[in-house]
Amino acid sequence: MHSHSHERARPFENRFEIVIMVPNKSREKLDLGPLPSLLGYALRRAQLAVFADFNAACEKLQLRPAQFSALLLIEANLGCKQSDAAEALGIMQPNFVALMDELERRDLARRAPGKTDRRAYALELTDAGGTLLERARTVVSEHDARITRGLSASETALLLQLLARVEQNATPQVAP
Amino acid sequence: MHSHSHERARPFENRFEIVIMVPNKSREKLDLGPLPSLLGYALRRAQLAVFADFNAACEKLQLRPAQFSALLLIEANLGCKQSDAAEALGIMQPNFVALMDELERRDLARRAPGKTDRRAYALELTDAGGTLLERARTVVSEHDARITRGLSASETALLLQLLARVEQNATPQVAP
DNA sequence: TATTGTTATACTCTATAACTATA
DNA sequence: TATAGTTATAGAGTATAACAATA
Repeated sequence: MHSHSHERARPFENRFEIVIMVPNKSREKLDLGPLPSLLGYALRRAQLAVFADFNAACEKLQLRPAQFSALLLIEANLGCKQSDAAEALGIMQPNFVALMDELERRDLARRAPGKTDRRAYALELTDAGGTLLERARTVVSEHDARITRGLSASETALLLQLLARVEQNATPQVAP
Repeated sequence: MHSHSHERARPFENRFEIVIMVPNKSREKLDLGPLPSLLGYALRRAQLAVFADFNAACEKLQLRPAQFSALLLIEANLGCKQSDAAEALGIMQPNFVALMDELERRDLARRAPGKTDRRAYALELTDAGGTLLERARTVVSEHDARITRGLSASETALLLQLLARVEQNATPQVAP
């Protein structure tokens, strides 16, 4: 408090003052009403923010969430069919075609001919795909640590468990 | 058990047996690897399932999540500006225009002229909008109860709190 | 007859640039 | 010069129908 007025009294010293003018948006903060207590709303907000962080982190690698998860899935299930991979990721088959086209175009994954069924492909990672996935793993781990910072290990585990239960609750069950 | 074989012995009674043939997809269950432990992945899965349940529940009312939240927000902030409403909901202004167009076309909300600023609108609910919102509140409450069933009140509260913290972690902070 | 992968297509959500009319 | 609202547009993500090749 005293130092400030003292410094102001020596105007010709070699100092800089950087002022960032944030344009005053003058936005009224609105009352969100019951929205924050609606789970679907909170889920949506969190998911959008988390994907934005993921995309920013993986911009260098040019990997979107679906592409990253596809590479992970192929690595964990070498030789699997396209339809099984799409099903596991919750992606419709026609949409997964375009995803695989792109991964193949970038030489990250490969559609090898099926061993027994000539209709089906056996999905594989290329060497470049394995290398990129290794780099992505690091970046995504950092991303995951960033979005869960301040949460204890047990809180994070509980969050994952609660999300799984909510997903289960919201998923229509088919008769066995 | 006995009754069944007994009934089979009387083939000409006026009974029906309805058999639903579920096509055996013969899908291999793939190994999801580290995906289930990634928060972003769990968030996305849960959010998709929850929105699907919301949309199924609100199909009768023809209300999508963004429309419902907009009606709620307008009701809680009668006379608010369009830009403030969009900002509060995390919707880009140009996209909120189309949303309001649709609500106005269905006579659920209204763009009244601004009191002091002739550039701005004052958003209001119509009577029909208030009535529909009241019905939607019931449907969405049931939806919310459905997706959180099996969770205790404290678990649900904790889930909301953890989601808010994750959203905050993932949101880039601007310097004040 | 059913499954695998594919094409074509459509609809929603999201994002950006550029315009107008007011301030 | 900046803000409120708008238009136009583009890009993802998601969904379905219909087809060819194979089982």
